[in-house]
Amino acid sequence: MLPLTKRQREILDYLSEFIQNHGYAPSLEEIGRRFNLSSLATVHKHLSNLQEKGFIRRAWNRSRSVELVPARAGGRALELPLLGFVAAGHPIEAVAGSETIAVPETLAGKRDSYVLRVKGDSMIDEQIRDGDFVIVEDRKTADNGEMVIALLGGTDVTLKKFYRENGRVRLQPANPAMQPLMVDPEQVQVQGVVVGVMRKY
Amino acid sequence: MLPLTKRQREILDYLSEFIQNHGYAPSLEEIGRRFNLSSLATVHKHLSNLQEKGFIRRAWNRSRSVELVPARAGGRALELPLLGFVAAGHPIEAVAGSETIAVPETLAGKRDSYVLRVKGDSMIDEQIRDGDFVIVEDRKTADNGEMVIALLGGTDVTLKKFYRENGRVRLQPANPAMQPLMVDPEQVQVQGVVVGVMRKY
DNA sequence: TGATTTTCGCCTTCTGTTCGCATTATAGTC
DNA sequence: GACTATAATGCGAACAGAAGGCGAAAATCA
Repeated sequence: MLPLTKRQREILDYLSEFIQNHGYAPSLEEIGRRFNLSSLATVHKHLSNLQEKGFIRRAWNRSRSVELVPARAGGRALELPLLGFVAAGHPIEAVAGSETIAVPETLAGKRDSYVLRVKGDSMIDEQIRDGDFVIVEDRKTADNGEMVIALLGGTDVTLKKFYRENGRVRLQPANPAMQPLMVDPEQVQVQGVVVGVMRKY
Repeated sequence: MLPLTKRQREILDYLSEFIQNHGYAPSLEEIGRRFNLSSLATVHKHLSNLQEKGFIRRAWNRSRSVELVPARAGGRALELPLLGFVAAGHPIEAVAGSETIAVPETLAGKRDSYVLRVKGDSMIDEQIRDGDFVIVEDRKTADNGEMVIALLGGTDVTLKKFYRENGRVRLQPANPAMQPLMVDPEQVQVQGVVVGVMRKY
């Protein structure tokens, strides 16, 4: 499939977003308005180009008949850095060099995500086992029940489930053999949230 | 594939990063600006060299038409077909259309692979939960302990662990609430072996 | 009939290609 | 080590074709 130009990518992204939000495709006029194009001919040409390159499909002369071709809509793959290992109660061990690992775009939250390899079975009840790769979205806050990479007291980094309770924070391992940790909010710092898991046999 | 010079490696890395971030390739002018090259001819020559060495592809005289050749591009994600759902004791439900999903090359088996979505918790003790994507390598035989997609009596398709025992075959769900299945080798046909798992939160 | 999509010419800007020439590497040979 | 052929890297200018854009008219669809 042929590569896109800058403008074509912008328009394709807009189509994707519009269809996602509305459930139907925008009209030529709507696309033109979005990009300040006064001529519909321009819009039409763009769509024709996108179709020729295989990114969209159109029914001839039908209103709002633009469809995204699924292979592309499914998304590309990102190359995310594999930063190291994470285990309950131990700091992250950085991996030497700058390794990366391919992750489907559908699994990665945003572009500023990274990957850690899980050591140990502290999250076994959440179906995460030793050796799994977790995709972590880099952010500083988490909602209840999300799985987080948390920094404790400035030293320990752990993988736990995150809960806010009565003004305190409960860090819950998903392993019956381990105890939950109750800490003050000031002592815990969320480094990122797990948004995906990959495992290789 | 031929070795790269230092300069060529730098440029290839830049191309890779740019395409990753923008979804389209940089223009010659943009590449030149990044490396302080005042002449587009220089950039053009670099790209020609990279193409000759097999690292990139270009459409002739097309804007931003540089593509990284998958093998060496560092990248490496395959677009595998998402065939449908699989659950213990039920046939595969085919998904309408020809959906695909991106899978890191490291997760996919060597041969033709495909992806199924897991329905139900029959493999919960193997850390596979409802909604997970399993990457299946298409082959007809399995070793003891491997997780297989098995066809039973020509009708039922299930996801189970595979064991050969005393001339018979044991199909073991990884859920204490479910019973193992003992069958004759003639009755069971291995469709594929699970080589990877992906999960999205 | 009104809302949209298609088509037609024409224009401007962006981008890739080519040509000739100069300056380092790099590797092989005497 | 000196010498040499070759590849890599670099410059600037000229050029051609692709991409992006316009307005209006024609064609379709609902």
